[in-house]
Amino acid sequence: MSEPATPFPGGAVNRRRANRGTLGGAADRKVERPAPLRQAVYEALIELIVNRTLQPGQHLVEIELAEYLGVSRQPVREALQRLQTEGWVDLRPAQGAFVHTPTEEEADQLLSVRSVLETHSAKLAAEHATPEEVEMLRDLQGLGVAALKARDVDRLVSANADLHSFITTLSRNDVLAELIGLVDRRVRWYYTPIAGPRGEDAWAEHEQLIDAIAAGDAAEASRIMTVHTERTRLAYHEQRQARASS
Amino acid sequence: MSEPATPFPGGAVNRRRANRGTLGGAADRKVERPAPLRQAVYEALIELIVNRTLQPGQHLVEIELAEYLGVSRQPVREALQRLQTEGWVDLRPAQGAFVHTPTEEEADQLLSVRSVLETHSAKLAAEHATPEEVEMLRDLQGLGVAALKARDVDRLVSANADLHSFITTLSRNDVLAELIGLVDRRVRWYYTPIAGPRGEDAWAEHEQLIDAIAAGDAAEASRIMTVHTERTRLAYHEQRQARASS
DNA sequence: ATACAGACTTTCGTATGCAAAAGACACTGA
DNA sequence: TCAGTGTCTTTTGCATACGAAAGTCTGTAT
Repeated sequence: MSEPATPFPGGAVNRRRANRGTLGGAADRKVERPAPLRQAVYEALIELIVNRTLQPGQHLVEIELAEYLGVSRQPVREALQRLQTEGWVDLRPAQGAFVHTPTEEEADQLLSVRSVLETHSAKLAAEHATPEEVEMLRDLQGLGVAALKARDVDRLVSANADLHSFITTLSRNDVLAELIGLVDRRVRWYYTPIAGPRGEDAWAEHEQLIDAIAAGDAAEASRIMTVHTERTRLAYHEQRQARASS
Repeated sequence: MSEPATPFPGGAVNRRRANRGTLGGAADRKVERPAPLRQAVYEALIELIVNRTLQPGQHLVEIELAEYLGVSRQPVREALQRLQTEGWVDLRPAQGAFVHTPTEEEADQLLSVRSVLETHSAKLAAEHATPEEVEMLRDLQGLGVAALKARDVDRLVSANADLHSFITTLSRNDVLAELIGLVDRRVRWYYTPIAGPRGEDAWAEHEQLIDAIAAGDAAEASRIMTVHTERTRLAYHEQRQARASS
């Protein structure tokens, strides 16, 4: 009973004791501050939530997570704090943590916010991108189109994420980039549209978007990104409707 | 040395032991779940940071905060986790927490993001607001104008916050409202413009904004909010320049 | 059979303890 | 005088311990 029914993939997180040997330290080139365990726990938990090992609504018993990950409750609790503020879990006083249950309404709200943020990001990117950076954009686009042709969904999803992420970098606004990162990850948790029939259209829109950024046309980049993200939002609703009627 | 040089205002947070008496429980009407200490610590720390008792860059020694607030290190640590993800402190591994030092660049980025989010919020508010809600907006506007006439800066600042906050509520998008809340608090920490010479202008713009919302004119509400927030951003830069040349 | 009361179990929230990393400081040697 | 080094202090990060709240189950009375 104290063992989780389904063992968590990824295994224990606490490898600290194992690689304590400091001999051959010359191999470590930088300062190499060991990231605290809570960081590893945080990342492990997000992975477990995103891949549905921990399901929405599930009660996360601290001691179970701790034992599975090979740590004590303390770093788990600290990770849960962060996960709450980022919307992955809900912490009910005296009851503990529950994996957040995404409602359709919330998904729509997130998609709406994402649309606005990404649009702003595209506008700023068009204002700031250098020719070298535009070249990098085109490289990323190439990867995506190749993945599309190869019908490689995993690569397609990651290429899409990389492209959008790089555009946020080009915005030269770290605050904006960070917010988009947070919102995007949650959106992708709720809904992964890029694998669907919107693939070709989406990548054609990317093409136009990059052209606008290359031309430094902020208004046009803006407009395209708005259309692009709002279409994604529509695709979400269509998928939802399809689910509902099946 | 273990006592902070400047004692923290607000005093101890742990009054739990004091009001443990459960007799007369009938007075508690709802469930009244006692919020965890970490919540109180979290709020106390934000207050201490915003009012500059804890200054930017200052090293926050856990045991000192804990002793002053009358709790142990644990709830302090958990509060610090949350404060980090919200941008109030920086947590350096094995070194602890430092009050985040806001740079001018970051302030500008925050103001830029805030502008976009508030603009979207105004647009949605115009689409959703009911006549009753518009009346409430006008009431809030009245409070602000009264405070302006009375030259009551405190009331002016809070009226401004209330008005903007209420507009985010009208957007009917909780995710957006929460993000704006976070960004706004940090912006106000960096810079409190409403007390400055922009008072009259700002409240005149509010008037137009409310008219647009009342008319359900989303595009116009949008436009006004963009101008409004971008002017705030300009005011920040002017103030910065004034500081620099003095 | 069902509703209620009370004990029991589980789990959280907080406090405390301990090892280890980071920084401070004085000492040594050139 | 100053760079380098070893020791000592401070503070973090993690683990463990304990009291209390919430949920669960059982037994009893109606």
